[in-house]
Amino acid sequence: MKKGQVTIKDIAKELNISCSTVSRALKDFPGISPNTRKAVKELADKYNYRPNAVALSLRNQRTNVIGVIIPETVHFFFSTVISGIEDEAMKEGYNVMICQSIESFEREADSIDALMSARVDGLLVDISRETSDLAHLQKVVEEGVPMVFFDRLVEGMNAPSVIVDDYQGAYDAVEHLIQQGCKDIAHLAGPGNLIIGRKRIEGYTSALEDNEMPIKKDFIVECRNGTQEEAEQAMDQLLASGKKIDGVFANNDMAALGALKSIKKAGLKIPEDIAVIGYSDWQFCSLVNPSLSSVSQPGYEMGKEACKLIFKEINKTNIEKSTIKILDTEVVVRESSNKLGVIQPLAN
Amino acid sequence: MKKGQVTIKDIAKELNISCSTVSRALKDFPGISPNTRKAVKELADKYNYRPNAVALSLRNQRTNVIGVIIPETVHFFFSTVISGIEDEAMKEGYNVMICQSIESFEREADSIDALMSARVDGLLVDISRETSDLAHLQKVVEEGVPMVFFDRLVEGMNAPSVIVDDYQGAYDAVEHLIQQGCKDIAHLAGPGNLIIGRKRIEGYTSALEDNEMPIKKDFIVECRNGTQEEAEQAMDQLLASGKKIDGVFANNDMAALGALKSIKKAGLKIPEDIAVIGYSDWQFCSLVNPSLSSVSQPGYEMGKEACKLIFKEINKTNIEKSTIKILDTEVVVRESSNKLGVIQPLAN
DNA sequence: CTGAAAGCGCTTACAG
DNA sequence: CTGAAAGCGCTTACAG
Repeated sequence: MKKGQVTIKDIAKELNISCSTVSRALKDFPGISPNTRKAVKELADKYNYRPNAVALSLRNQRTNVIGVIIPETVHFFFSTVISGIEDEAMKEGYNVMICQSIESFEREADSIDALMSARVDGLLVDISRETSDLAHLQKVVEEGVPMVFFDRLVEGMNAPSVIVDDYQGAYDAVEHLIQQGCKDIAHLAGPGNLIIGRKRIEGYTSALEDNEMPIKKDFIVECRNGTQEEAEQAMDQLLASGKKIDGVFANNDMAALGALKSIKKAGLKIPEDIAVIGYSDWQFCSLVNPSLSSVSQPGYEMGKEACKLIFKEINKTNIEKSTIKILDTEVVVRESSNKLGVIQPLAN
Repeated sequence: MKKGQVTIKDIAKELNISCSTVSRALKDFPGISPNTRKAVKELADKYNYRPNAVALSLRNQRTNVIGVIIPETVHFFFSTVISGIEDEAMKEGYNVMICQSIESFEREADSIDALMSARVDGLLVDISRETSDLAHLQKVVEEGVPMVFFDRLVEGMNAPSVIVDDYQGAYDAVEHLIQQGCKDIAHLAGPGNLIIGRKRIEGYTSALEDNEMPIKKDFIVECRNGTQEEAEQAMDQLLASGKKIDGVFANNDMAALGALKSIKKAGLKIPEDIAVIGYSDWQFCSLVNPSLSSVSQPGYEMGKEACKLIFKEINKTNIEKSTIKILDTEVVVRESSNKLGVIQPLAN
């Protein structure tokens, strides 16, 4: 027996019939004698025949592979997205090719090229932070390859997106603090140049307005790099300023953790004196002390939805290119904001 | 202009020359007139020609894709491995196809089939927990497709592996506790049926022996499912038993966290009364209070090494099939075991 | 310097 | 019921 995987040709030769017949027998085509069919199938089984997907791709002009561009696989949120993509793709008989941009424009462009060369049937992209020139993506659209953006919204590109409702997530978080009885809520905000950061500030502001609570500019503190230390310092200053504060909504979980530290250091009780809620719902939220309330983002679902959209595109289902699918966030209440002691179903 | 990506044929037609010439011009073959070369390249550029990797794969009998089977992408350790694989593969001009087995034998077998159908040049596999029948992997070997195991050792298979030295990791952790002055060290062990769990028990035992410390059977407590709660209870019992304990080596970080809780509950100080060290070095280790010492596993490096091994196999470099590459772990000292107050370089 | 032909593995319209 | 031929996109030995 020759090495390597067996082909239709090998089977045809051994059985002294043509490739066409083998191909048809394998696919249970009508008009194949039961005997040949049986002989072919037995041999295919014996030699463990597997159709060569490469040859099929070339012939069908369709690879059944979708390409994914993502900043990093090691971040929890991204890995849940990938998981959702994998599951949905597998269900549809698709394979997935993943490239990490590690937030580099150059690497993103290279990856797009590699994936286009591989003739993926569609592209799912979470654009890198560094990317502002969109030419490489524009080409994808021009060449008619289906593309869907996820996570980070890209403007001015003729392709659908699936994103998370950052405004609503922030709104809900603040609304939750208010329901718990907080009156003076500070916001540790993200850098002002990112859309998501601005959306969350808007959500914070709207929630206060809707509850007829004053918006104080000095209660919104920008944390540029989102580290724990930075947030801890920011919180230290807020507390030292003598302002009355009984709630904190942090733009991310790390910052919330910094706030937790600062508040504990000041000898105040969480959540009794100050309630805290973060954003993203990292895995560690349930492990720290006190456990941290947070706004969870549906990464897995986002992956699935992006995949579903791309399949629609691939199958030419009529789909509005400007579709923006917005997924809901969820407030996960843990000790750090649970003033009322309401029992919360185990959210993990 | 026709839709879809441009082919050599399109360029040939437009220039009224043959495909062969276009192909050669594109590749700077000698014996092509400068004029044709220039014309071809300009057109290729204009139409953004990208070689069709599918056609190339079919012709070259090599896809430049490697397949990866991994239990889950959402676990931090696994995602670092994937990251290592991606980086190394990209460096060599390879793409990566990832399938998650989610610890299911059936899904693993299906994924192997899909990847073999796709004619990946090599397979990197972290076997599922459920897998005991190895027939699907045996076939891969028989069909001559290069395969490398990583993370979990698979016995009786003719393929190289790259794993982590669990014995040494455990040994080092216990040795570290001893150096910090611990005399009575308990071990929250993993389930006895897993090789890694047994290796770590051996490491624990050897370290004690080499330091002429007694090995007490009742200081080794099995934690079946490795949850925080389970470990907390186990630790509660150990403390309640009145045994003198001043150090704990936990088989995993979650268990260590449980131990931390239990010890705090008992009003004992960490690390002064009891020092604690975990295993795996999850991201949360530096975030909990006190921050948790742990044994870090080189996931990224493991991915790179596995990739390097598979490339050697693919390129038929002489490589011993029984190669087992063993990677070193590292003890990362944080507050939970730092009795001597030695300053530790920031490890992250 | 350039082209026609064959082949990678598969499918399918066409012919018998 | 079965086979020969063409074609997916590319490369390369062979011929000129």
